Amino acid sequence: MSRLEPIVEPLLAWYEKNARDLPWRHGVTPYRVWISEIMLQQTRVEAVKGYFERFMQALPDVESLSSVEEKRLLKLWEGLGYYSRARNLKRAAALIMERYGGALPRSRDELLKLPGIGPYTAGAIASIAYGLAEPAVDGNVLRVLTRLEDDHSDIADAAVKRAVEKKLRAVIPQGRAGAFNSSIMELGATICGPNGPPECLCCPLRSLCIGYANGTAGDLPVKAAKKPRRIEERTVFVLTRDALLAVRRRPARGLLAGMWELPSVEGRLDDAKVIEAVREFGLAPLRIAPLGDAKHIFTHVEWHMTGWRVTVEEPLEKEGLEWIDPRRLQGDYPLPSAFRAYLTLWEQL
DNA sequence: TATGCGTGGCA
DNA sequence: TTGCCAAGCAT
Repeated sequence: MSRLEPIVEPLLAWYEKNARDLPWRHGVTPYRVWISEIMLQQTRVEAVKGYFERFMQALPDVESLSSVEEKRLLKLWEGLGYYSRARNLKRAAALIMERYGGALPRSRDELLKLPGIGPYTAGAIASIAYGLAEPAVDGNVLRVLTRLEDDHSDIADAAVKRAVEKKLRAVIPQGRAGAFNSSIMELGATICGPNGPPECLCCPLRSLCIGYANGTAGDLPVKAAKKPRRIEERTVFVLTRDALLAVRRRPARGLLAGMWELPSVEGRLDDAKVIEAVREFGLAPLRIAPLGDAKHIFTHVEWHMTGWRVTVEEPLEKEGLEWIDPRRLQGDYPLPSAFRAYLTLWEQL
């Protein structure tokens, strides 16, 4: 029925020999699989490794995750990006405690009900942790299969992904679902990668690959062009009084939600406007000095920042700012890397 | 269905 | 330097 049947045994044999030694492949438990899969969403393996080990030390089980203070959780996630993943983990952990007695549910459908778990992650947990014959189609799998079949469909089209899930579901080997799903992703992460030409001469599927035969593999998959980022001007303040630095928490929704930040306002302000803006924070500026420009690129927006160091008097009573010893930044405050340029400047002062 | 959501590595 | 993009999900 399916043309994919022939890939199963070669992939399993290749994976057996060539699987990378990754932290989450040791002592496999549903919890470890879950955490690693969330961390790996849109994130490179090399970036995840250190975070995973530290996270497991700090929050070794569903219960500890369900009750962790959000600030501590975000600190553990600091630098990984897509911070809603961390908040969704905690929400899901609380649901798992309430509804499932602290054990992750064992079916794709139940997993899909948990925040942060979509079709890919549900399939990955179901197959890798529980051995269920469920597909787990991510970017690697789409790349491998479009090359294998010389398929020039736009993989941004959801129908393409559904079709791949259907084809795979038909050939997932009973009892080896986890290894099979992992093997396709592993091939896509190593031999059949996204950057530069695939290393087809090492590929266990070469003799089956139409993209290789037709010389098109390196041009696949086809992806629609992304729309350009918008540019946002921001003015960032390094506000100090005595030896203290002002930070504040970002809103609970939107970009960098719930993270801490250096106070900042929209637009590029000159020195007069800087003084005005600082007064609106309820502060009386004593000295101001420009800190230069910095740029930070997000997926969908680009911050062009201008920094100012402003020394102020004792603040009037005003909500919103926290005055902290900057030495505590490192240990206690989850700060996105967008502000790194100005924090580095601070350290040098 | 399209868009918002981070970061760092690499060509 | 710039652009691309990596084991996606929520809305």
